Amino acid sequence: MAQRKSRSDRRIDLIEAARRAIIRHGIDGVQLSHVAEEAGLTSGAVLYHYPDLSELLVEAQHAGMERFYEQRLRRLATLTDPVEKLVVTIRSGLPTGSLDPDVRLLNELGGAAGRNRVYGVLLTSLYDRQVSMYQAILDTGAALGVFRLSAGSLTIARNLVALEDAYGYRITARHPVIGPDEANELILSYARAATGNDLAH
Amino acid sequence: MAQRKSRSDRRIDLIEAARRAIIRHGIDGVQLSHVAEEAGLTSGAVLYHYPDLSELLVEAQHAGMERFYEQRLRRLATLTDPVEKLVVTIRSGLPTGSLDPDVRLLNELGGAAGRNRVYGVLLTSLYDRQVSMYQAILDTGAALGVFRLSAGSLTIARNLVALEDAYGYRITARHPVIGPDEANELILSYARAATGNDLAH
DNA sequence: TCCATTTTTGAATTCACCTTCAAAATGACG
DNA sequence: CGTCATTTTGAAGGTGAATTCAAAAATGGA
Repeated sequence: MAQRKSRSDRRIDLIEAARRAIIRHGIDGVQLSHVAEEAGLTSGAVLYHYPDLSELLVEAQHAGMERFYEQRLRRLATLTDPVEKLVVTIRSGLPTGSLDPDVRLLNELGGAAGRNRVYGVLLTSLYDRQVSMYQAILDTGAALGVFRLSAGSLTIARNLVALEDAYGYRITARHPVIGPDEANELILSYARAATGNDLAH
Repeated sequence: MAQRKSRSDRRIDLIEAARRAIIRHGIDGVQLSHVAEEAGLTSGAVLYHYPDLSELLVEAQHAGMERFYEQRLRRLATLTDPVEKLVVTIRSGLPTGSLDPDVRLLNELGGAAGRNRVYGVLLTSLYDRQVSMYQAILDTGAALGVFRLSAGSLTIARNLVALEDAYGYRITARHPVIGPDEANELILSYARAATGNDLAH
């Protein structure tokens, strides 16, 4: 029998297992048995903790999103220079490669968000928070006179997050030319035009 | 019995039915019976024409993509002024609303493209062709002295398509603030900065 | 150590979908 | 109008996954 664990530990395990299963089989293709296999348990054990698979999937998506966002915030908190903040934040929004699990998980939501309200709300809320994050960086830089914004900070922030999202899709779809470095440079090109700063540091 | 049709007519029907079924149930959630229902046939009849459902799904995605792209090209062909071309093309890349079937279909590919090579190739080729489309507009405008590009036309074109993609996701996910008009304005903001033209016509 | 409780298993059942196929319906063509 | 090839149906069979549940195993506490 699989090692027994406390209720909360097991739920965390299952959320992780569900995350991997979603990446492997797609949000509409995951099966109870996939999650069980990833967790090293039987289907019955999964069902004992989550009688409804769809609830587990939502929790897994939610946890993945929060982790992604928190990671970016933590990275950001170590910096003070607005230029450096902007450069580092752009990079941290891109997948490390075509297999990056965090971005692959988020990408699974793209289509489902149009069909499923819960996923739509989750994805929208992540987008808005990332926009706020960029907006704070832009406003700070503008206040310090480092940035001369070509448009409102909200507009620029929305576009920056949008570009990250889109290149995340391109990279996980294995575009033969656009990888993490190329995407980074493309977004920086916009960021330079929008901030009037050459963003070298 | 459902009206009998010629082989090629029926295949076109089935591709349309599959398109609707994908939008309704997701690319990984579609079932033979969903397609049959959309087509007004039984599962057996669908199988008679497409013994392998996944082939039909690929054809449906392919057809949807081609239609989307051809539509944009046709719209573009009616214009000569680079400014107008750019403005109209940006608009034609956005969904008309959160239910826009063409964009919802494309969005279904986002996640699957990371798992399925065929879908990855399809999506990548659409992206590249749209980039070329924009690049031609930008190069023409620059040659005529109407645009003063802030970066290489390839860079700007890639970013424009990326922005369209991303806002397509936001809109179909029913972002409470970002609708077609707002997204259009956001992309125009970038296009103005990138072309040095206020894009009023 | 033993007991009570919680967790997990594994087998049985049910359900839903895919697949196959014989028979029926349809339409083209002589 | 009759024949024939094509298309469609509908039922039967097979497969695999979800669900249920009694029994077994693991754990913590007395």
